[in-house]
Amino acid sequence: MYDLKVLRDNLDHIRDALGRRGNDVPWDNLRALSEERRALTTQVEQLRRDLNKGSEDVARLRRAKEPADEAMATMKQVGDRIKDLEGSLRKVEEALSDVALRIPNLPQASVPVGNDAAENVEVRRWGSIPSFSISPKPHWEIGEGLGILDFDRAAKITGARFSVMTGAGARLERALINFMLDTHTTQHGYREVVPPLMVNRSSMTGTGQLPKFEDDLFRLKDEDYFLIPTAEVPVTNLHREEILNGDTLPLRYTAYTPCFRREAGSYGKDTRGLIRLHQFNKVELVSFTTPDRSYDELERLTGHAESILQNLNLPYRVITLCTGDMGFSAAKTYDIEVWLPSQQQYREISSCSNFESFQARRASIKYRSSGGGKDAKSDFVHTLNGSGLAVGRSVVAILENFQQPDGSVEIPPVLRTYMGGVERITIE
RNA sequence: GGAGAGGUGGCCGAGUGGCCGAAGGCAGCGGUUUGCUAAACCGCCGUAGGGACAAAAUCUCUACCGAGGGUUCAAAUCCCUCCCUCUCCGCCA
Repeated sequence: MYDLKVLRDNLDHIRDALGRRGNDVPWDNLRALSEERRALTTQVEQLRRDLNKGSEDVARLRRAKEPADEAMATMKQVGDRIKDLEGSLRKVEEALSDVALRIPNLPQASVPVGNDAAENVEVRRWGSIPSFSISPKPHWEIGEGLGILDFDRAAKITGARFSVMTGAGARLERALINFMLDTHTTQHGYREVVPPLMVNRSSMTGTGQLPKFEDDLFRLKDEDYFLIPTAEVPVTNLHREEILNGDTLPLRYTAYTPCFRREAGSYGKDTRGLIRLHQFNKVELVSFTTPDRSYDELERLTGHAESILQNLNLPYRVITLCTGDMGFSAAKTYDIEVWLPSQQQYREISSCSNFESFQARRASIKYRSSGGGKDAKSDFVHTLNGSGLAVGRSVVAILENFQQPDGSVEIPPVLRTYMGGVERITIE
């Protein structure tokens, strides 16, 4: 979301800077609405001024016991005119904000320009890719072979793109959640949060899912609530419409939540296994910082997510998303991709973004420094978040990377205490 | 779900139709006084949108007393709808 005045004064500049990202923004319409709003606002305010003056006159006349009928009749007309214009103004403002809320964020200067994922830029790699004597199996075969994943029953209970985990599989999922949360809270300084899994329309608008991406969300039938697609939504909205004490920044939160996504438009992609589900677990990292420190924070947060993979000894790489592949709200995004032997490629397991003030403006999240009365002006915070990590995909990576010739799977040492001492998942 | 009571500035709290953007207090900021601390005293102290100015400072207008409508010349105040909080009852993990 942009400041409307900034948007109006820099319309061409913003349109050019967005490039392809702004293709479906009706720029001419936006310009017209913006001008119309200003004209109507000026008119209404002048009439209001007249009305306020006139009403005071009426009050004065009545106190003086003088007739006020004429003044009242005149003001009645002014009032009707205002009501009329305000109706038009309301319509214009609604149309304007609907358009403005659909304009994506501006990419930061360091983001590589590109059209799609092919033009993302690799930043670094970590770990060594495992070699296998026989060709590595995909995780669903491993999981079903071990009796810890059951997609048939998931389809029976609900439908496609759901999973059932049982036994050691369920335990592994829980172990990963606990390991991630413990690491982030005790070593990286995040505060743990258990937020609502359903949120209202304002929260979804605050973080940028609405109004543009309603089709991607699950919505309740009887309440205007949505199932969260990521913990980013409730956790960022913790501080919606708040002015934070600048001395307390950065505020860092971590939350484990299930996430719910319609996955509209991804038919046929990753139809098997745990990669793309309507419901999956994720541990999320969220940070609120001052503008001058937000890019340092992005590096730090990405490093926190990476440390989980390092502890699990899973090979990965970090890429910078190009302008064409970035999400709607982000100014800069690093994706962390883990190696999947069965696919012989890196697949996304975390996405870490700096939203700068984009979400903060939508959600009205500000900060004020306590020192000095004169520079105590409030300003929008910068918000960031990243997966630390997607839990289901972590299970995928563990099953595939640590699979053994006999069909068993070795558990990474850091998880063993969380697994009740189990070192290896074998067929039961 | 039923009955009732409420939602006012960073916080507390007064205000039932007109010089109310809103008393008073607390907190905060600046200053005076003071050997220091404390206290006392004085002043400042919300957000947003227009306009004036090249811009900043500043000036000015408008809006905002949970949200949205309505009545009225005029609404924090009256009416309607919705949201939220609290109390009691019911139900429930």
